[in-house]
Amino acid sequence: MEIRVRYAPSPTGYMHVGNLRSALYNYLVAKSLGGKFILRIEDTDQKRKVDGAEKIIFDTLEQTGLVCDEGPGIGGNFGPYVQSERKEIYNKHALELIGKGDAYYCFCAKSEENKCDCKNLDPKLVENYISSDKNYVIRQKMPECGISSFDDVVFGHIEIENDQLEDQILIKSDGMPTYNFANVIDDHLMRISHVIRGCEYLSATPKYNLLYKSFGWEIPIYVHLPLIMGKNPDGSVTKLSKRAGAVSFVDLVNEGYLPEAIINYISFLGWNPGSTQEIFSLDELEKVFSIDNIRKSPAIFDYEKLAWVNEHHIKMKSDEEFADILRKYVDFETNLIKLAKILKPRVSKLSQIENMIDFFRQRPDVDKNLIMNKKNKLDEKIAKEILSNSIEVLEKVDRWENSVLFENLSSLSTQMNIKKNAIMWVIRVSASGKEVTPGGATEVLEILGKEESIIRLKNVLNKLV
RNA sequence: GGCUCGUUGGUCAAGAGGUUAAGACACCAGCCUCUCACGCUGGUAUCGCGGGUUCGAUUCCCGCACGAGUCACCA
Repeated sequence: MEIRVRYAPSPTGYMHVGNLRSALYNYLVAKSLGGKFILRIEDTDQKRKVDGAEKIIFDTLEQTGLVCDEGPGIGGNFGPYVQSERKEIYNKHALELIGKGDAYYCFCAKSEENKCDCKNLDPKLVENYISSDKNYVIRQKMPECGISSFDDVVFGHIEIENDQLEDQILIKSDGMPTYNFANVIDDHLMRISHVIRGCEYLSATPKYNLLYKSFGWEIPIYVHLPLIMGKNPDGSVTKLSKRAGAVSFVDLVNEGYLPEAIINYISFLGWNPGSTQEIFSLDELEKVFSIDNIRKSPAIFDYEKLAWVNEHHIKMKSDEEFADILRKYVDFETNLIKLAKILKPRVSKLSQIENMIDFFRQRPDVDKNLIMNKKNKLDEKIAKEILSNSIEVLEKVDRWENSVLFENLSSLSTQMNIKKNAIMWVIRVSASGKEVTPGGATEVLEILGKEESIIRLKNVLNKLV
């Protein structure tokens, strides 16, 4: 059997992590089984359609590396891949179903659907209604009793009583198919072998199977995925929503998570590699992914863990790559490579960068108490001494490099018989105005440059008495 | 409410009828160290409840509780 899977999002304007997870698992199943990954746009709900939404879908797939083999703008032998362009196909099939007696016209208004009895309408009357342009939908006729069952790769054997199934609408009154119908038709016509989607579709699956049966089509392999839940600020757990934090791919990226970290993290939402390895590139995921390791219980989206994963992906970047990312966050003239070196091990979300480095851009107004209030027995007098001696030493430095600066200040510490820590503390805080900085005293000085460093140290010196 | 699914430390999460019940995040302590972080070492803490089956269940079965999904001219 040829493995063909599909990712079928609706263009609603943003990429929820649940959708992205579906896309990822489809992609991984395709890659791990040597199959094709197909993109299909499900835009049958004209009201929900949002301009530019398709672009978001394409962009997200591109940024995450989820490359499609077939789809809109890509091509393939089973197009068109946009459902609104396939309207005739659905109508033809709906008519076929009516002919078989497995579907019927329904003329009820939306409000009276409950007591609707169009199933048993006189065929003549139906013809009359249609020729008189009365509004209608086409409904699927469900069996009234019995049990439908199917096997899901993740959830196992599922049985649902047929009286739970409603005569669902196949074609809406605007002539468009519902998801429930278009989905089945397209999956068959596009030769989809595995239907991989969120488990919110689990209880509707028997309806789809009935459709396959009416047409005499082979039922695909079902892989339903556990839900993704979110932890709300109050500690409760519900379906992941904005209450819990960012939920769309772009939001996550804007918060400072790398696309590859997002992919890595969401791959673990409902799946595990069967080993203790947690950091994976997409390539690696393709190699280890297996449907067998998908679990049934809902997964909870944990931002702390995501940040940890992100931290690792940041560390895996080269200084050059990270410097390149930094460009977006650094709006002043500086040596990005040097900045990258000191920032890389300290950043878990890119959004933290701004606050960490603002003192490089702007000369700080240093609170002199910051310098004193430390365990290194620093009083104002000693601090002043340290500063003036340091300035004297630093002014003589020609090669303004971390190692040279460190050496010079270290020997000053021996000369003055003061702990190195104390000297470094005074210098670092004076130069940055912060207790906590990325990088040590001399690393900070190196980035600031000689001139600026000395100005800053002198400024603080002048405050001391 | 009907139907369907789930429930392992504070959180995520492996796991098997008999285990010292992995690992990770977070937290705490120590080490490292020009601050913080990184890194390293160690630590605290878990099988929802009640019945059964069994020599033995956290693991299998049945109830219950709790959580979730679904019951749209949304997907």
